[in-house]
Amino acid sequence: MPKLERQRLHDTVVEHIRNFIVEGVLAPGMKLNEREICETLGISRTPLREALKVLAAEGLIDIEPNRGASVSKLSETEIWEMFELLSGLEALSGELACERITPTEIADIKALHYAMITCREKNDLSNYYRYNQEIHDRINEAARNSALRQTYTSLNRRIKALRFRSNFDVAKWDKAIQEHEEMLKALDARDGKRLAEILRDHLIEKREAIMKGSIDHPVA
Amino acid sequence: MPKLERQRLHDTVVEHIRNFIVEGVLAPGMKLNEREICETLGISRTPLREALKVLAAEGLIDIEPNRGASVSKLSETEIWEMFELLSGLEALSGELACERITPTEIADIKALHYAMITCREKNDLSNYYRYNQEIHDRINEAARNSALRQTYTSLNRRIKALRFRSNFDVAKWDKAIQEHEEMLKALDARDGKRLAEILRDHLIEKREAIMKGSIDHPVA
DNA sequence: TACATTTATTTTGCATGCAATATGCAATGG
DNA sequence: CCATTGCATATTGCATGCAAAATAAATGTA
Repeated sequence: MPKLERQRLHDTVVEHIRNFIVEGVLAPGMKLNEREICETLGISRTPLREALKVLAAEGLIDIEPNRGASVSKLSETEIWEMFELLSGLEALSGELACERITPTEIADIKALHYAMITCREKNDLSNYYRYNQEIHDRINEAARNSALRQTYTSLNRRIKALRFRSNFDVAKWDKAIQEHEEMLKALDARDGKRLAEILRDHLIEKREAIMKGSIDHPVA
Repeated sequence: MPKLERQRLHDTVVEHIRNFIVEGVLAPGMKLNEREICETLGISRTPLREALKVLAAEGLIDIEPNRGASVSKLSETEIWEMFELLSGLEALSGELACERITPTEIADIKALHYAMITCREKNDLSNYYRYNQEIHDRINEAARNSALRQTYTSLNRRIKALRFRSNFDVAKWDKAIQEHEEMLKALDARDGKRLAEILRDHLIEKREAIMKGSIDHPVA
């Protein structure tokens, strides 16, 4: 029998609001009025408030005592730091993936890679992004580490919620693709150190492309 | 004026229960009865349930629909993976710390190191652990990355909740201390790659010391 | 006795209600 | 005209209540 997973209201609410935040329907800084959301979703405040607590724990919203919740708005420094952590997680993913990925998975990633290149040729930025993210995701999955997977996913959501439109110039785009080619080579050779290095630099460059470098970040 | 921080009930409840779990008062697998806890803490179910949702999001408890919450019980594989992630986070911390740590902070860590060695000489395992953890914590802080700090802290809590009593033999103990000496050298030399390597190996050895290696973990 | 079925009790999930705090607005004074 | 005070409204935080599900207990049957 198709065991129909009875799912709890507050869980579906978490997913619902989380998607709204990650997809940009709810922008950073936006106030979340409990009554308003309750009416929209047709639920009472109890499950909603439980959902808000979860989203706050995930770092997607901020809750101020007696003043309600709002979509997290991060400082440039925090964003900078999140990219730094993300680059570390990707590097770790890559290193582990080289040990554990199957030839089939490598082939799948190559297919995604070529699909991505096609998007570049068509100047289809939107789908390019999707394929790009999918490739990074596959590498993370290939690391075969659920804790790493969860942490990576969670951090990625927080970053995605910021809705960067990276000021892309063609040169950077082509460089990014070149780096992806290098990734595939490293994967094929199962050169973990090399893949880690590429992924790390790749992410840092993405960060630089997004953030104009006008902020002060920690240096020695 | 001393801005008196009004704190919410469910937040204090989160901290309360979290401490109980991390300190081992509530052991993995233990069932959490809502009514029972409410009576103990003298609160109603609403703030308690909000707290439980947060703890579940942190990975410290599991909530089964209509069946209540229990302290998370992890499989050996999950534990193995968590150590792997932790080693990656420590390696990243070390690398960044070498770029950003101040001489004062290095001096503080050295002081902790010597205090730790004294504990070893006195066979004071309990305080040895405290100093040991404190040193790793300081390195993580010196990385100057709040996202990394949060992730590390959260993961460490989940691991601490498992309450390992590592089957310690003297040889391993001395080896661990030797590795700590190497860490200090790398810090002094601000050799990030080297410190990362030591920390990573250090953690993996700790994992091996704790887990008897009798589980199957992913390999190529 | 062992096992299945029914009934009673407990426990969870959600809605509602009330008190405390915060917010918005008008009246008052400088 | 602007700032400040006091009041009305809205919003949050927590307690309580009720229905549905799960667990435990009791009964019946082979």
